[in-house]
Amino acid sequence: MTPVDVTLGQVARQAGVSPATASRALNGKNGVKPDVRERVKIIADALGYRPNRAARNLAGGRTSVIGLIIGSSHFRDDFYATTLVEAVAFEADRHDEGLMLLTDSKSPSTAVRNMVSDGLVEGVIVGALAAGDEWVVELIEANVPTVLVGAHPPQPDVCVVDVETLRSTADLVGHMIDSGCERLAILTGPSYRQDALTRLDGFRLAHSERDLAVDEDLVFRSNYRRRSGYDLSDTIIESGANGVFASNDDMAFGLFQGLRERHVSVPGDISLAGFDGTFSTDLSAPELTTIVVPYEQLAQAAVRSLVQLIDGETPAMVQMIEPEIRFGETTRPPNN
Amino acid sequence: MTPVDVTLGQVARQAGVSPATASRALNGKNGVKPDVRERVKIIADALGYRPNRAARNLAGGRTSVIGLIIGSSHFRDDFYATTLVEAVAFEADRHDEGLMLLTDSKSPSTAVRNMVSDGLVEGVIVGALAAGDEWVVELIEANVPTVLVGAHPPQPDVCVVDVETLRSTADLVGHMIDSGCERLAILTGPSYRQDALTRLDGFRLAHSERDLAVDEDLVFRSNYRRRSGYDLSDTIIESGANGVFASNDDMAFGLFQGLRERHVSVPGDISLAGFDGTFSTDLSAPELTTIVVPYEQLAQAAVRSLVQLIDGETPAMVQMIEPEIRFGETTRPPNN
DNA sequence: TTGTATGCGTTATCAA
DNA sequence: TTGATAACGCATACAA
Repeated sequence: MTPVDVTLGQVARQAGVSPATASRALNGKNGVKPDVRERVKIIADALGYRPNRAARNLAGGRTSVIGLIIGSSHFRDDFYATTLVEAVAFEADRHDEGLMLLTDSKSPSTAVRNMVSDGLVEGVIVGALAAGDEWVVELIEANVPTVLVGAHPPQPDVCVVDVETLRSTADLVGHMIDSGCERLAILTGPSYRQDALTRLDGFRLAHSERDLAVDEDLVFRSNYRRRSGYDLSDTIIESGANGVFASNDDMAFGLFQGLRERHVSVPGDISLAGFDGTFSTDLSAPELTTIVVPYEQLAQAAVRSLVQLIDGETPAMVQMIEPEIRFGETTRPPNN
Repeated sequence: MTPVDVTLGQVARQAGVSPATASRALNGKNGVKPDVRERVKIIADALGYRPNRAARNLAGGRTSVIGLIIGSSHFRDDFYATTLVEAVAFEADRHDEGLMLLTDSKSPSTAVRNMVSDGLVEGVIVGALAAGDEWVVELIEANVPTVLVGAHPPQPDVCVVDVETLRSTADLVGHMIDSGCERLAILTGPSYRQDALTRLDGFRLAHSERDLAVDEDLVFRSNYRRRSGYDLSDTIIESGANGVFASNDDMAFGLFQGLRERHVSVPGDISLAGFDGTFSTDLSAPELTTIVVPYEQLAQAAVRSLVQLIDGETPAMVQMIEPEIRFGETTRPPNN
């Protein structure tokens, strides 16, 4: 018992037109008398017509299915990844696009073929964290509409949506400096991640803008993991830093815990800021000063651009979304 | 430039057979000479043939796409949900099934129709947290192959995969009792969640098995949120409990933090255990005693059962996966 | 065991 | 502005 199956033909017959006309009417093609179009639409609606995606695809029309690739290894521990998935799912739904979740469990090329040659997925959004270049290159070469979201290694001729990081990081770091952190440390992310590098750049930029030199002894190479923030507590304390910019909230949180256990006051003794806006809702800690990544906007821009690409339009190649700096209780107000 | 597009016809021609035979050979239908089948397979492989899912579906064959519904509201804060998504994605991929992510942002019925009548998705896995009954009923009535994973309200004639909860909870709680927690408290999850109720049942069971009465003053109705665990710290301390079973790790963790800040030793003063196995990897806290939900196995069973349903076979209607109790540093060893 | 023919629901081409 | 008609790639009933 196939559940619901109103076909275009049925709608057309009801409306007293040919399937072709009905198709045109429903798909917004021009060359249909307005009243006819209206009538067809109403009937389609009344009958609960839904185009069969498979048939539509086979006939050369749009599938209305897009793919999302997230490196599977990053799925589990990366709040960024899961939040992005949710946001993209929501946004795709709003656009009436189906969302296929693509994994990279097999070889990247397999992933590419699976979507392209299967003929179901019309374009893909590549989560930053997946950023193995091979994929992207393969995708581009295969002429698959592709949108990169998040910081990827520089790619020519690829549509990319990202959070503005350099300026906002510099602003936040600058704020910390201006509010009395003359000994400001940074916990970096792993150096193979573009976003980590840019956050470090922002840290440096804030200093150079104030004609200050970065104390390299206060640059702690780390890995974005909460544990590492926690483990660095003693080191930070011994370094004599009175402020720390952690390159993500996870590390900031770990460090916060460590400091609290060692009875170091935040922000009394040490100011602390992070990046991501991860722990917005449910946390048994004071609100962290951080840069909030606007996932929803990222997802919106990504889906919109992808749809444009698929439709043959040309969206902006690079879109930088402005994040919001949220001042919490872990930093002091500026002293001016 | 359509990327790759080897059709069945091309494979057939290369192999010197008709498309029909090639189809049969590739799909494992019987009535094909073994050597012919082998030859076709080899050629298909060499050519990199991939069946066009749309065409296949249109012709009445399988789409090899399944859907996954997760209540969107649970996506963000629920580790359970995201982990399940990852596990299902992985498992679907292993079965060479595409995975569509279905949201419930619109009306549930819309979600149902979107998948069914579009003709792309052949069956759905419903994440426990989505458990609005309406969906399930609609799905079943629409005759859509459906597998429920996680604790749903009781449903007749629906394939369900879940974690064995009652026995394992009773075992863990029993262990706590036996190791000296004569005043054992519980933080429950929200009462509208089946899993929360079962965990409470397990708590009671452990008591009744020992002819002990549950001290209702030590049953704290809560909501699974970390914050609530944290906020209940004082209450717990005042209650004089020397052990707490938190119905999930999030609350356990919140409570742990709160207790630590109040300089209450865990497990010295208060033993603490959770449920889920959420914080397995990266945590700046001692390892929590907990019941580890086997997500991979859940996902495996769910996908396998769904595929069976789609193929017209009849999988076990109820599958209970045994979790593992992991003893960490937050409980004392049994005193016998 | 194999090949031929037909149809799935839709869009696109081409006449009308 | 509209309506026939031909694909799209595949699976199946039927004939061979």
